[in-house]
Amino acid sequence: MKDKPLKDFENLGLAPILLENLRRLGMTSPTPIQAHAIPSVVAGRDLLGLAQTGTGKTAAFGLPMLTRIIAQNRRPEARQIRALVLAPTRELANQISESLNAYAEGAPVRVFRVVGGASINVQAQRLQRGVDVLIATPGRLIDLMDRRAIDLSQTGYLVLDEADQMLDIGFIHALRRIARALPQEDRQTLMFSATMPKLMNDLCAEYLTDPVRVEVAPPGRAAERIDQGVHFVSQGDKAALLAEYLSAHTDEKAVVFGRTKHGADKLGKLLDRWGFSVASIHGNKSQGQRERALAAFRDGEVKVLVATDVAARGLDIPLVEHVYNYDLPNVPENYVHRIGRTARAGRSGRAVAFCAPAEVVDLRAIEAAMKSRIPVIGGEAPSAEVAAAATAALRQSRRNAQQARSGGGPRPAKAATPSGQKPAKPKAAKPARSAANAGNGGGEARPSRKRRGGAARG
DNA sequence: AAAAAAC
Repeated sequence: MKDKPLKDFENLGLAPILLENLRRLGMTSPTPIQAHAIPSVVAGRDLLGLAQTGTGKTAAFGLPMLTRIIAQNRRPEARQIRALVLAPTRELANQISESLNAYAEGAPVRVFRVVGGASINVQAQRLQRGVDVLIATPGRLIDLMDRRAIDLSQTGYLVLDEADQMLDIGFIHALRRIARALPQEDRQTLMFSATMPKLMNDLCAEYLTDPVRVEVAPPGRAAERIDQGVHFVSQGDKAALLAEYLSAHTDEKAVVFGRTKHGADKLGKLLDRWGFSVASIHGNKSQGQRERALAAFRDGEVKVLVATDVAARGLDIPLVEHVYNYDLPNVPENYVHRIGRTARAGRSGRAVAFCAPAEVVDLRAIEAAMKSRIPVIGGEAPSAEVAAAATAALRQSRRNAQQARSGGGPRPAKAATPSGQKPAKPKAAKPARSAANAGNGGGEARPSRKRRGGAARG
């Protein structure tokens, strides 16, 4: 079977109504992961799918699962659901829900999605009537379980998308609780992951029974169609450098990744002031803002999307030409996920990483994880001494910030200062705040083309 | 150390 990939969906054992819908959607031939996964899942096997996003994962689990549910033809009772799909972000859950709804149109299957940021009562009411396929983010699902709005005891299918992200602390506890509420015996479990860290083996052993393993591309390797490069630059010169890159391709779409919510927000506002067509998305924005930003970017209304790692995984946005790693990710695997936002559906793309001296250590970790070097396309790598000093300085400043936060609460009365005012410094040598260093206040000018030189060399 | 996911 593996030597002879199937040319169309006809002989994979899918329900006729799904085949009709696939024709209508213009999906003619299965992708490799679909061709290999669908027959096994239709046959009831557990599955471990190792695949990058954009390889057709959603249809690979969705079509055979819907086929089995249609064939069983059993209505769920109140609050019961028959299949559960878990995703790590709300946007990913939305995307999966839209795809499954399209595949299942006209079929006697009810697909529903529950995520945070929307009324829980409306969702609970809908669950009261029973649901066939539920797509959920872990936080909201736990909330619904606590309210006894959902009954997972008859749920025969569990799908974990982006399972490697479910290993994160905070997710893993939720996942364990959810998995305990499902049947342990008569359950088919499907797991998908782009990377295979060691802990994933434990998760597989815990939840999969004699799984079929389908691997469509070496995990952890960046897609070959992505033209990658790294540009060494001082932290302070990053914004101006980004503006130069963006100005060279103003009619093309770009995703810019930052490390923190605050940083991404600030950068989005700065680019907006500089006249770029930009939207930003991160976890501190309301769900409405997140969805509007994504929609505007998807439609091409805005050309630049500034994001945190909330958008690193799985999101399928057509025609993204550029990915900028404005800050390098601190989880090396996320580099591969981030650059995977470009070069989708057979197209090519370009990924530029900005690397400040303090990030050289992150860069090397990424290269080690990918087992390949990223070509240098600009700037000059700082010496080992400069990089080490910058890394140490950054760690120290983060420790200080951490201390300031934890010490910011109620403090002993001793040495109290008027609120909002800093205690006087021992050496009052700091010059008065001048217009030149007054920060990113208001009428900041677009940076000149000529960058300030040599800041990275220390 | 940060982001995500719940109010």
